[in-house]
Amino acid sequence: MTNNLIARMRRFHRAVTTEAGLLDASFLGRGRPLGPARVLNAIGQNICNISDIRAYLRLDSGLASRLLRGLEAESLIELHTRDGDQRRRYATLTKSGKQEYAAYEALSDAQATGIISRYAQPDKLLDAMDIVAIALGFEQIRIERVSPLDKRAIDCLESYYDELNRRFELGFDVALSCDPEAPDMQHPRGAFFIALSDGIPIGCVGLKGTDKGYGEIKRLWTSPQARGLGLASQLMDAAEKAAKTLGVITLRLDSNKELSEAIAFYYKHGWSEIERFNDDPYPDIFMEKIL
Amino acid sequence: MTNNLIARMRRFHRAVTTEAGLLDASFLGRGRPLGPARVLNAIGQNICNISDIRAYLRLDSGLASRLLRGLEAESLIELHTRDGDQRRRYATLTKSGKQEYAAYEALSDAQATGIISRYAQPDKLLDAMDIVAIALGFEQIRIERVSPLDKRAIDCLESYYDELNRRFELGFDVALSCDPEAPDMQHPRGAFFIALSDGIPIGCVGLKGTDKGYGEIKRLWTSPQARGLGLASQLMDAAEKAAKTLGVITLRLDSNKELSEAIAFYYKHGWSEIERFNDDPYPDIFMEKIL
DNA sequence: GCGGTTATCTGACAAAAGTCAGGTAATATT
DNA sequence: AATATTACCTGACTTTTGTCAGATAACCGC
Repeated sequence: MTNNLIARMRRFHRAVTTEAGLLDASFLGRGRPLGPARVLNAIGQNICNISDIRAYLRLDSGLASRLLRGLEAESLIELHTRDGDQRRRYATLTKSGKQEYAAYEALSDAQATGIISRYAQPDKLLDAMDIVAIALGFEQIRIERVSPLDKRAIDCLESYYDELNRRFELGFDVALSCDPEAPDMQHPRGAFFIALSDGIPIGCVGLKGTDKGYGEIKRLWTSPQARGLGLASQLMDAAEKAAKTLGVITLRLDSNKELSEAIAFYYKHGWSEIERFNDDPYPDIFMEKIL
Repeated sequence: MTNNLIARMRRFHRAVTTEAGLLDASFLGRGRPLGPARVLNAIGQNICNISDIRAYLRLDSGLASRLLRGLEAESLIELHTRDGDQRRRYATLTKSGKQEYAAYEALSDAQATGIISRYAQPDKLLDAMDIVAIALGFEQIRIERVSPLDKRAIDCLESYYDELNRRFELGFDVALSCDPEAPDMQHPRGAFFIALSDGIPIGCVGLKGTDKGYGEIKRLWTSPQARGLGLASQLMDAAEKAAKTLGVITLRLDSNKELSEAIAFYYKHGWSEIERFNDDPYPDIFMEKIL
C-alpha cells in the first residue's frame, strides 16, 4: 500500500486541481476575471476587512487595492471605516453587489449538487470530502470559546448525543443524564470551546464549574471525519488552560468503557481512575487529573 | 444533513483550491512559471502529442505552441513527428528535461508525504482522497481491454481475492477455486477489462470462453472507493458487448450469497438464478443471462 | 508630542496568460 | 484533382496578475 501512496496522492491532486479549475472557471461565466470574482466572494462570505481579504486570498496589498477599486467602480461594493481603528477599511456589498454574489452562489451550488447527484451514496462522498478538507486545512483549524448555547456548539452536542446513542447498548437520552446547566459552562463558572474548520464546527469540549472543589470536563467530542489529527488534545488543552485561569486545580470527568479510544486518550493525557463521584446512569468510569 | 451539503462541499472546495494553489505554487520553486511547468509535467506523464497536451491542460493552440517553444529553447524537450500523420508532433524529454521533471516529481512527492505524515491514520485520508478523486474524475474513467496477466489486472484480482477472503466466513483461496486459465479470458476465446481512473486500476471483469455453449462472467470487481458510481454496470456492459462480438449468446456466472449487493446487481441487470453448473467449492448461487 | 509601526493606497512596471486572425503543410473528402 | 479539414505555428495584441518603491494618515508606546 505504501508504495502506492504517491500514485494515489497524485491522482487525487490531479483530480482536485482539474476540478478546482473547473469550479473557479465557472466563476468566469459572469464576465468578470477570477481576481475580482474571488474578492467579491470573500466579501459575500463576510470577510469584510481588507487585511482579512488579503490574507484569505493571499493577495499583494497593491493588487488587493486595485481589485477593490474595480468592484467599487462597478458599484458592487462600498468601503467604510468603522468605530475603532480608523485606518482599517471594511467592504460591504451594495444591493447589486448582493445580487452578483447570489448569482455566484447559485453557480457554485449548481456545481456542487451536480457532482453530488451523480453519486448513489452522497454521504460517502461528502464524508470523504470532509476528511480531506479537514486534513488539508488542518493548520487553519481554530479553537473558539463560545457559549454552550451557540448554534454551532449545539450542533456539536447533538452529533455527540447521536453518537452515544448509537454506541451505547441501551442508547443514550440526554434528559436522563446530568446535563450541565449552560451557566456552569460559561464565564465565570466554566467555559465551552468549539473547534472550527473553515467555519464549520468539528469538535467541542465543556469545562463545568462546580462548588465541590473541582471542575469537570464534559462533552469532549470530535467529529468522526476529524479523528486522528490530535484535535481532542487541542480541545483538552484549551479546557485545561481555561481551568487554570479560573483557579481550578482538580479536574474530573466521567465516561463509559464502551468509548475505549476516549478512555485510552484520558490515560495518555495524565488522567487516572477514581471512585464514582456522581449518580449519572451512563458513566461506568470516573477519572481525575490534578493540573 | 442535506441542508449542510452545500456548506460541506464549499469547505471542501476551498480547502482543495487552497491546497491546489499551494501544490501548484510549489512548481514555482524551480524558477519557471506555471504554464511551462505544467506542460513539462504533462510530457513527463507521457502525454506527448501536442493536441493531447492542449486538451489535458486546456490550452489555446497559440499559447501551447509558445510554451513548447520555450521548453525547446531551454532544451528540455524535443519535438518529432512519428509514423502516420505527419502533421502531428510529439514531445519527448531530453536528458536535462528528464532531470527537471524528476525534480518536480520530487517536490510533489515531498508535498504529498508531508500532508500524509501529519495524519495518524494515513489510510483513512488516502481512502477519502480516492473516493473524492474517483468521483470528481468520474467522466474520465476509461474501460480498457487488457490481458488478464497485465500488472494492473493482477492488482485488481489480488484486491478481489483479498476481499473475498475477508468476506467469506471460511476465507478464500484462489488455488481451491477454478481459476480460469489466462487464454480463456483473452482473444479469441474471451476478454478481460479493467477500469482506470487516471491510470490507476479501480475495477475489472473477465469474460471466459468455454466449449460448453456458454460464456462465463468472472471476477467482476470494483474497488470499494469507486462503489456507488455505476462502474460495475459499465464493466458488465463491456463484457457483454465483447461476448456478442465473439458470438456468445448465453452468459453464466457463479457467486456467493454473502455478496448480497452483487447478487442484487445481477438480478437488476437481467440475470436469473439457475441450477449449479460447476463444482467450485465457493459459489452457492448460479445465474444465467441470455443476450 | 515624537519616533516607530500599521493599514491602505498609488503609480510605474513586468511577467504571465489568454485571444485572435491569419499562415503552412499534411491529410481527408468528394 | 479540387476542396475542405486538420494540426500546428506565428505575430500582434489585450487582459490579468504580480511586484515594488514610495506616499499618507492613523495609531501605539513612551
